[in-house]
Amino acid sequence: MSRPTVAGVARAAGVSVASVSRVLNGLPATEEMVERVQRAVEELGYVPDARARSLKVGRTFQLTLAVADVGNPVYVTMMRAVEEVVAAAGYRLVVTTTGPDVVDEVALVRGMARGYADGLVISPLRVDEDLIKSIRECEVPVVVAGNVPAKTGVDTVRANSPKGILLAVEHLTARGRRQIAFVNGPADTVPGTARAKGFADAMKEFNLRSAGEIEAADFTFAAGRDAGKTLFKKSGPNAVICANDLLAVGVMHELAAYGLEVPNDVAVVGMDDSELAEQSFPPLTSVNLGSAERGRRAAELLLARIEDSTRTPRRIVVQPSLSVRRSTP
Amino acid sequence: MSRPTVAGVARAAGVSVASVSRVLNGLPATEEMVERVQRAVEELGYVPDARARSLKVGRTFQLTLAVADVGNPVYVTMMRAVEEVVAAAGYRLVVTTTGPDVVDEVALVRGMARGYADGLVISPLRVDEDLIKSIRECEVPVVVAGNVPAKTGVDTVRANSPKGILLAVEHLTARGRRQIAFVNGPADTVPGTARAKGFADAMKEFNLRSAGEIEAADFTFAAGRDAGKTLFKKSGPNAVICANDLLAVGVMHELAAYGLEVPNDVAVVGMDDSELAEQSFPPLTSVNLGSAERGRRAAELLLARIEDSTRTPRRIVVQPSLSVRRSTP
DNA sequence: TTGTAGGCGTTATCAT
DNA sequence: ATGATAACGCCTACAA
Repeated sequence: MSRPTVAGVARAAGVSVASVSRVLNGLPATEEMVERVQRAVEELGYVPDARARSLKVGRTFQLTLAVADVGNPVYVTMMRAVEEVVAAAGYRLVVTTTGPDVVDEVALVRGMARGYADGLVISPLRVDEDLIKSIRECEVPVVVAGNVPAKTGVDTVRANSPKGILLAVEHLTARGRRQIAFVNGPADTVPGTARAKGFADAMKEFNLRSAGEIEAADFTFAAGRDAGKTLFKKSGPNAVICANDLLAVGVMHELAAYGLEVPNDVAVVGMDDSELAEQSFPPLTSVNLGSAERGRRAAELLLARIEDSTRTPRRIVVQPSLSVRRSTP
Repeated sequence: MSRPTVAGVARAAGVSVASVSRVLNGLPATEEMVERVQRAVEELGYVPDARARSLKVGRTFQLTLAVADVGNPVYVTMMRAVEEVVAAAGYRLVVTTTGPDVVDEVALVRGMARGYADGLVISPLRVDEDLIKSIRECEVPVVVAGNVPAKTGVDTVRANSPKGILLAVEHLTARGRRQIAFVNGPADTVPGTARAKGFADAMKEFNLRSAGEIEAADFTFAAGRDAGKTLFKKSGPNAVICANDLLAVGVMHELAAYGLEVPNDVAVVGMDDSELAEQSFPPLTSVNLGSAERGRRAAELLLARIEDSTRTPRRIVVQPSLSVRRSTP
């Protein structure tokens, strides 16, 4: 009992394959024809083969979102936003994980090049020439939710994290905190470098001296804990800005272990304003870098480019805001 | 500048398409032939079309994992485990979200039926006859990470949540807590019914009277907060078991709002032992329902069935354990 | 309105 | 070892 094909359905219904295809795609046909085909389809349990179909029509109606770490709640926000836009346009969204390394990212873009999906949204942590090259050469449209050089020639939607850090520093100083430390993610990542510079600039703008900077090994909770340990071994800041929410929550745990109270002894600000910021205790003041909007815009750009591959690439920047919660005074 | 195909490569290299295909698939060929083909491939930037390839060979080397809610950290654990097994076997894993409704689940199974992937792991929240039917009729192997009737005839890997709740009750009583309440998810879900029964049985086993039961609207943080509100309006338990970690964290937030301290005033136990349990504050004592192992086993069953579709379906049950943290005394 | 036939890009069979 | 050619399952001119 092999799988039925259009031919099988046609035979069972006593009509031609063309008629079957027409009925299936809602093209005009007689009442009776529709009737017969549908009965046959029902009986055989026929399901069209997506590969063959897309091979013919040139579309899969699938879109892919590639993220570095499914455990990072910022991607949850982004996924939800992308999914919504994409589903409304009649596409199915699939998510794949790349891990933190560029090579995996490159492999993904290369592999996705042909046939798996009609388009791709990637949010790369690290960018190198290889990745840029693979994006340029990709046969299906790619939208980057993040920062790649303009020469890459693709649509991008990125956050303004320096501005976000400025908001955080401003907020902290307004609440009387001036010994501000910064826990960054790896400096060799795109967000890592942007945030390092953003912190330096923001502190200068407010005429403050950094109360310590740590480079965590990853953008993860565990790395945040580690960072917290070294941070409070060497300095005594009364505020910490963290490069994302996971790091911030990790740091808060370490603070508790040191018997320090948030926000009274130390204020903590995260970045991303993910669901975790709301769920953490105390709820985390966090820089909203517009992940939802970035996801939405990225999806829209992708759909637009699928419709018209000749439009000139846009580079959208989403502005941040601050979600003040209980981890700051 | 259209996309190059084998034909284009063949022309550019001055050889036949068959030779190109052979070189690409590592079949025996002359040094020179390999050389010429590879140069042409390089020059044209040729990438094979996955659809056409899989149409011919009958495999996509993609596997799909469908989850109800990407925001639920238990799926993160499961995804990681599945991904690991699947990648080691040379498959690519893609994740799709179904939402909480059966109809979406059914649509997914139906749609996935042909061509998108070589197999499917689903973890359905709600199960009805339609879903069972679509699973039975699915043209590609399906493994259910959860509970469906044996008549469905598929491999399943499920948790033993009643046993898990028993461990929780045992732990709480051992620590002197006997006024135990239960915050469940929706009772019309598979885990919801299992856990409701599990709680009732466990309480009976320990000769305890329930100190309140709430049915949350969802397995989410927000629903946990809502549940917490009504819970402490009507009764004064000194311990709460929650049907998953998100609910537990929501309840803990509400406890704090009421000025109650965890674990001194009220002990809280979650279920799933997800990353959130570790990240929450205080760290959450949680019933480990073996999500990682379930993911691993599910992936293994799927791969095994792809190799041999005739093997008799297995129904694996993973046993729980308790991860004791600071939310219980 | 319906049927016939060609081709989407690939691999596999069969000659050479 | 290499080349021509027939499928894989579907859609869509084009013809009837």
